[in-house]
Amino acid sequence: MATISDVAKLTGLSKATVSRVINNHPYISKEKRALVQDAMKELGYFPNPSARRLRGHITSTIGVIVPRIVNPFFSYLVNSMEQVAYKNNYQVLMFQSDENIDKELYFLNLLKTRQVDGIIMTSIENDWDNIEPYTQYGPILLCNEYLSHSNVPTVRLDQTKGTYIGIKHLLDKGHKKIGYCTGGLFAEDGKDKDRNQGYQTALSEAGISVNPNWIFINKHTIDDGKRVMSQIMEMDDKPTAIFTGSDEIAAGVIIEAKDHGWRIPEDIAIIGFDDQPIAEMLDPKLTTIRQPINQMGEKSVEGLITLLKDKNGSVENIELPVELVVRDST
Amino acid sequence: MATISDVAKLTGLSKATVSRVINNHPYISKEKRALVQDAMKELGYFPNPSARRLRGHITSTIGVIVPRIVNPFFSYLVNSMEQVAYKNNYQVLMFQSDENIDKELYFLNLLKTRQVDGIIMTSIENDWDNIEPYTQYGPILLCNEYLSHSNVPTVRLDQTKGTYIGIKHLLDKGHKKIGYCTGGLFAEDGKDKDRNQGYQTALSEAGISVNPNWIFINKHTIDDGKRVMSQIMEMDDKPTAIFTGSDEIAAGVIIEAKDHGWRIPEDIAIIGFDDQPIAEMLDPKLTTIRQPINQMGEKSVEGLITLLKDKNGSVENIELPVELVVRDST
DNA sequence: TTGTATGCGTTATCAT
DNA sequence: ATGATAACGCATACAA
Repeated sequence: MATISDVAKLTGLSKATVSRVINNHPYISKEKRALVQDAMKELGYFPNPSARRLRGHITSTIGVIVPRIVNPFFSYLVNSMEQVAYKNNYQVLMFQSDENIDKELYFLNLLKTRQVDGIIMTSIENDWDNIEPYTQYGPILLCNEYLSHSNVPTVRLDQTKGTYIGIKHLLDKGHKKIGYCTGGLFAEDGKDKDRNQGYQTALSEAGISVNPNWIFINKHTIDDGKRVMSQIMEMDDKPTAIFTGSDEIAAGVIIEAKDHGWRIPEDIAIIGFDDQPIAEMLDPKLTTIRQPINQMGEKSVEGLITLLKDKNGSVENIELPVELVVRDST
Repeated sequence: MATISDVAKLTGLSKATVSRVINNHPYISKEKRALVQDAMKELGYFPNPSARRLRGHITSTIGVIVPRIVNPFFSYLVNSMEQVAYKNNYQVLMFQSDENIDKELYFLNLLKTRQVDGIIMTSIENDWDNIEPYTQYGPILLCNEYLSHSNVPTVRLDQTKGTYIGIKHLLDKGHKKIGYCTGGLFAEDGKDKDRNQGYQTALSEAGISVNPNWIFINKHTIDDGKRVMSQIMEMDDKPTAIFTGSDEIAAGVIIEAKDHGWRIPEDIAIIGFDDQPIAEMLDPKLTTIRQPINQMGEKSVEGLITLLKDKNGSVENIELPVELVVRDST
């Protein structure tokens, strides 16, 4: 492997000069610069990132933590981040936490050892108190997730409004018995609290009170959706519509409903969240809340790079708008 | 950041001894070992991977190149690789080439500079002649892709058989006019050549000759599928069944067909490839060829680790079986 | 404008 | 069983 010494030897210059060329320092004669560049090409020279990291603090690598890459929401998110990063000459180191606190901590340590310059977290498993100490080693930006009681830079979606307009849409369609799935616990201050609030606000504005039987907690997957629908079918007092937490849950609900001969939206109206590609593939096509995933990825990376470049700068929190996409399931 | 020196200082031992503890060397007294381990914990010490990489050749990082992470086939593949790697104390550095030869080369350079110990390529953009030189820096394993004229270790699926059993299934159902989508060009020795061969063999065994009008090349996405169906609908002599190259293309075909009132499988039978989650979400549920993605990811990582551990060892090529999953679209 | 020398954190070699 | 030291490849402070 060609090193900086090889280039120095070949050109007859010192390692320092070669290094200066690599790093675009001023005060280098044009001839030597050209000389070095030719030599680098000839030798197929490529700077060794490990040495650079060890020496300076430059890595131009961004770490991204996702809970699960097979979740399309996150694979699209990572994809958009990667595109923007690449354009800015940054690399993305993707890591899936598997919703495991140890894996998450393991990855945060890469910040400590400067394998990554900064980290974008799209989910949070550990308590913030355990994560906060890592911010001294580099910026951490929250994307999609957020914490009300901390002041980390955050890029997120207006989840409250997303849910609100979804429920509003169902109300406008005449529904009064509206079920609701959440990925969390329907607690005041827990996961998905914003969405919960949107649900509650919309209902209370319509003068409808929440029926606890129609609240389904901890739902995420297609199978969860199927189970939800099974439960609904066994109820005496059934909801006429259901707001699911994701297109995947909605897919499960639809599949199960159709398997039992229910008509959608006549027997039950269904609304998703995300507007993933499957939303259009389902039959009936899924009414859902579109999240600007690409934009969120872009803003996150741009924000982190800003933080990286201006060590003392700050990035204002960004809240992206969501949108109702009406199709045939409502 | 705590370094090995800090640990040495705190314990009153030398850096060398600390290093030995870290690397599980023999000949260390139990007491000192315990002493060091306590100190490491106390200081929150974590070895610096850059320094290790620079010094030795140990990184325990595997690089994986995928064309596009948003393609579920690849996100599931990467996921299974990551799981196995983590169990073996390896990290996965995922990179998407975007089917761009420069990005691919860029990533291969990480092998040269030892950022990764070895690389698993799930797609190949450059000519092998341009990739081959990198094998001197570390093992490269091909997963899913393969090259007939090279001897890189390869883990792949029996694509020929996959296509063969799919076509055979359609023939058994009485179809004689069977369309076919390929991701490549239907060339003798190009991309997807194995699948093409499976298609041709099955047809010729049934005494049916290939109708070039029913061959659709370069198809990958849902939209491609929609276009394929549009074309079919305009034909005078229409196929009664179509073998698509992926569940996504199949989804596009189904959507377009239903949008125009065609019944499936009565008006046209459709068969996918992959058995992705969407296969079961489509209506009608999709008959498809199941690929053992998880197994492929596992075998790849295990194979690469074997290569990594035994520098001179070799890994035999692995060909995994595929399976026909009959649902309602045929 | 260019060169010399030092250290980043680690591990292998050679002593002890 | 443990310690001192050199070297990995690079970037910077200091000298020239």
